[in-house]
Order: sequence, then C-alpha cells, then structure tokens
Amino acid sequence: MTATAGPGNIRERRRGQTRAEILQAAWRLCERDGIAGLSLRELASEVGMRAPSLYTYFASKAAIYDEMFAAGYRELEAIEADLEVDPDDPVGTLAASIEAFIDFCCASVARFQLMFTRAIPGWEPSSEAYAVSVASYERSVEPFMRLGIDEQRHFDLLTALTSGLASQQLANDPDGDRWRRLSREAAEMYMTHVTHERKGS
Amino acid sequence: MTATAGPGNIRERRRGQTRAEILQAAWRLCERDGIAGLSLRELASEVGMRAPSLYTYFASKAAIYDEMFAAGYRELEAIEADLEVDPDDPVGTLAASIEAFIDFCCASVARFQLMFTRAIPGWEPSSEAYAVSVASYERSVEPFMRLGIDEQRHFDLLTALTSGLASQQLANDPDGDRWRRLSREAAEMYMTHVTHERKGS
DNA sequence: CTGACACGCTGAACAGCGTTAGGAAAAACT
DNA sequence: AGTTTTTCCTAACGCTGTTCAGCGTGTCAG
Repeated sequence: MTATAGPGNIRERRRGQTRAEILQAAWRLCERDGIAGLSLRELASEVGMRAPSLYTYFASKAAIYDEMFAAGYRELEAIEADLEVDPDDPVGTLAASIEAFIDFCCASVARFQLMFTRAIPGWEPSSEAYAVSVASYERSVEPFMRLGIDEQRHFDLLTALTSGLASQQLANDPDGDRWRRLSREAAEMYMTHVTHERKGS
Repeated sequence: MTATAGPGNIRERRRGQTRAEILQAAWRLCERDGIAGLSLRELASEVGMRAPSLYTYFASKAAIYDEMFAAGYRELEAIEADLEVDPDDPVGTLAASIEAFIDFCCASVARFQLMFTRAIPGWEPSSEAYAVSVASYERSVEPFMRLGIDEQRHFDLLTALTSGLASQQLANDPDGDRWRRLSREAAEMYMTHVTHERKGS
C-alpha cells in the first residue's frame, strides 16, 4: 500500500487542486485590480462557481489573503536562496541582493502590496502566515552575517535602505529604474559605513 | 464696505466652518479605524447628519481624502520650514531632518497612510492635491542643495533612505524608536558617501 | 449492488458600503 | 413678505463579504 492511498484521498486531491486554481485566479485578478480590489463574486465566477462556494475551500477572504501572503514569502525565500554570497566582494553581493529584492517587488505589484504594505483594510496576516514571513526574514539575515553585518542595528539600517529603494521605485517610477539603478551606489555607501565603524570601534 | 461683506458671505463662512468640522471628525475617525476604515455614514453621524448630506460639502469620499491629503503636505511643509540649516554641520542638519520626518510620520498613522502609502483602494490624489505634494517636495529639496546635495540621484538616495527608515519604524515598531534612533548614523553614512563622491569625481 | 453519509454547490438573504434622486424644510436675499 | 437658494432628509440602487438551509451528487461501507 502506498502512503497516499486510503479513503478520502481522492477528495483531498481534488480539493487541493481546486484551492490552487482559486489562488491562481486570485493572483490574476489582484494583478489587474490591485490587491484590495479582489471581489469574491468575481473570483468565484472566474473558476466557475458562485461566491458562497468559495467558503468550502477557504474560511474567509482573509484566509485567501493569508495563503497568498505566505506564498509570497516562500517565493522571496526561493529567490534569496539562489543568491550567491562572495565574501571577497561584499559590495557586489549586497548590490545583487538589493537589486534582486527590487526586481522581486516590481515583478508583481499586487504581491508587493500584500507583503509589504497595509493595502488591505482590516486585514493583517494570521499568526501562521506571519510565522512564514518571520522565518523568511531570519533566513535572509544569515548570508549577511557572513559579510560582517552582525549587529542588529546595522541590519535594521540595511532593511530600511533596501525597502526604501524598493518602495520609492514602485511608487514613483514603476516602469523605470530610477531607484533600482542606485543599488550598487547604495551598497557601496552602506558597506563603507559598516566597515569603517567596525575598524573604529 | 469691508472686503468680506456682501451677499453670500454668511453662507460661505458657515459652509467653511461645517467643512472644517467634517474634516476634523474625519481625522478623528481615521486615527481610530485606519485611513481606509472611514465610513461616510459614521462620519455624518459624528457631525449630526446623515450620509447623503455630506455631499453638500464634498463631491465624494475621494474629495474628502483629497483635502486631508493636501492638509497633510501643508503640515509637513510647515515642519520642514522650521528646520534650521547649518552649513557647518551638514550631518547634524540632516539627522535632525530625518528625525523630524520620522516624528511627523509617527505622530499620525492615518496621515502617514494617506500621504505615503496606497492604503485606500482605488483612490489616488487628484491633480490639485498632487500639485500640493509636489510643491512641498520641491520646497524640501532646496535646503539640501545648500548642503551640497545637488544631484538628482543623490537626492533620490536620500529619499529612499529617509522614507525607508520611517516606514520600517511605523510598520515594525510603531511605539518605539528602533529605526528612529538610527537617524544620526544614517545621516553620517549618507553625508560621508556624498562628500567622498564629490571629491573623487 | 444499495443504502447512507458527507461533500460541493446553490439561491436567498443580511448588514454594511458609496452614491444618486427627489422632495421637504429652513435659511438668506430681494 | 415673497422668492430664491441652500441644506438636509428618506428611499433606493448596486456593490461588498458572509451565513443559512436545502438540493444533488460522488464516495464509501455493508
């Protein structure tokens, strides 16, 4: 007997497929109308249902956002895992990391709104979804440790700088690279600062 | 005859007062429920009316947000006008400016959401309100010119850094100072970078 | 193979939202 | 005092997320 056999298995698989299909349609609609513009009636019709039927797959609209939120952080983690850390070129490594983050944000405005802004009135990630984001954050800290960024306040400064570049890029020049092209300069500025402080103290 | 006399004047004054009263109540409710949580029925009841009566004073809910948005930038401009520029202490001047901006943002979460995030689904400032924000931005550039920040990309970098610090502060430590206390460090980092680049080029 | 149970899905409905229409009351002007 | 203009109301429209009761069907055990 296989581990996936047994009663209820067929139904569970169908359920999972339908859930995935709903989430996929949700991303599509959010990309078009903004993350807060999602309508359950329209989402349902997109997958051939009526709105109340969605409640057999998700407890609420907030639960849908929850799954999308967690998925976003899983995607971000995947991208960060692909980044190569070169201890001999901290500036280059950091610049690439910043650029990758900005690209990640620009690739999906809806995803950016969901993950990093409070664009959905009344919604905030559940503790389960929030845990995924915290885990992603903690995993992203580790590579920078190897570059000599070991103090919390140094990492906070980097977080502010990176997120600031990304949010300015998206808000004021969504189709250009006015802030993205500052990645290398920002990395140089930041690494110089951290290095000098380490020598001085 | 005075300049304010004549027919229609009493009405205009009453109208202006009522408008101001409505806006005041709107800020109060937004502070409580978030900028996107504003309900016209509740706002109306707060000033002793029913929802449709608000349309006598504002063309739409978006128009109310518009006035609040412009008012926010006028307040920011007032704060920036009070900042003293000391050409002999660029780092101190910059640090004070960053701190003042963070304080401004923390003083009213609703105002921050309205001015700097897209927290209201489907709303964006009208061209009139947007013009106020652009004027405020341009006026804020001038003092930094005197500190030697004269290139657009240098100013863009500063914008990203400042807004990044503020947004991280509000999102992750709204009642503390985890990012606010990095203002001086950020100012040093930034000024060192700009100065060195000017010498090098 | 069949009876029973559970699941997927439905229309109807509820309370809320921003907004519009039309009419009544009140205030201001002539 | 009469006329005009402004202010405010109720009712309603179409939208939102969500709940409920019921209907049919697919899945399972005997």
